[in-house]
Amino acid sequence: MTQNNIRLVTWNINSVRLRAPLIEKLANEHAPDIICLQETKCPDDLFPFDTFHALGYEHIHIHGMKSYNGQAILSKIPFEATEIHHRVGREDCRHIMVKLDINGGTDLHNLYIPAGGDEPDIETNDKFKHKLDFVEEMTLWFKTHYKDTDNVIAVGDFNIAPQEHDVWSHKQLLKIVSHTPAETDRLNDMQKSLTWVDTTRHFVPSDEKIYSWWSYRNRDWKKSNRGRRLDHIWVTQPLKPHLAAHNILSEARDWEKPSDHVPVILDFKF
DNA sequence: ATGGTCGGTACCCGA
Repeated sequence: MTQNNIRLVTWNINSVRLRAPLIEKLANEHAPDIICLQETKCPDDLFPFDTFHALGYEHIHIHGMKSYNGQAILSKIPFEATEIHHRVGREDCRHIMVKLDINGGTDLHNLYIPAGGDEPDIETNDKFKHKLDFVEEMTLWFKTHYKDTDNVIAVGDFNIAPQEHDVWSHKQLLKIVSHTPAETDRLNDMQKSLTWVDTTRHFVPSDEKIYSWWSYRNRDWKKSNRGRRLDHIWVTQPLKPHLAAHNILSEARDWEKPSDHVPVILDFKF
């Protein structure tokens, strides 16, 4: 199957069952072809397949668990194959992949990198070590499984805001988990693993602030605007000429019972 | 400098 235009979305949904109506709203208003979700917090046998089948997402690949993490890829485009990956020795539902018949064959990876806890210290905080180990393993894994000439997409909640203007205050967040040099250095190394294109920054200049997440712990997220860009869509070089448009749907932060993350949308033209 | 709010689940954990 050859597609002319493909609209891809990544969204940390923070409970797929609670927010199925918001995914329906996204589908109705923006008509994405593929939706990659993180933090579904839903065991596979309780996943609301019917809701998404009814919206035209006939092809669904999931890997969920009780209470934590969990991933889904909802698609109008069939999968050639699906995979579930276990990273850094854990089976905690943070990495799935589908193969698509796009541009001669494209692998789409959905990632949920660990948040890393509060203390940016691997000696005292196992969650932070887990996060750094996860990124290092992904870097090596991409290097060893692909060539720069392969069509690969990596999306998800990376839980790292790599650039100065990916956070509301670079200076104030340098010691805050998500923006520490230990994390951003490693994410930059991961970006070099396949000469990945950070597609948001392909469309938005590096000196312009842009976010995809605003904490629940702010009285007024829009007024304080203390956001971070934690959600990413990366593509390898062969897909770069096909990048057509980009949108971070910040309005979704004001939808009824919102996630703290908003959808990141990328359009391809083939 | 501190505490602030969510969701899932089970009276707390992770974000």
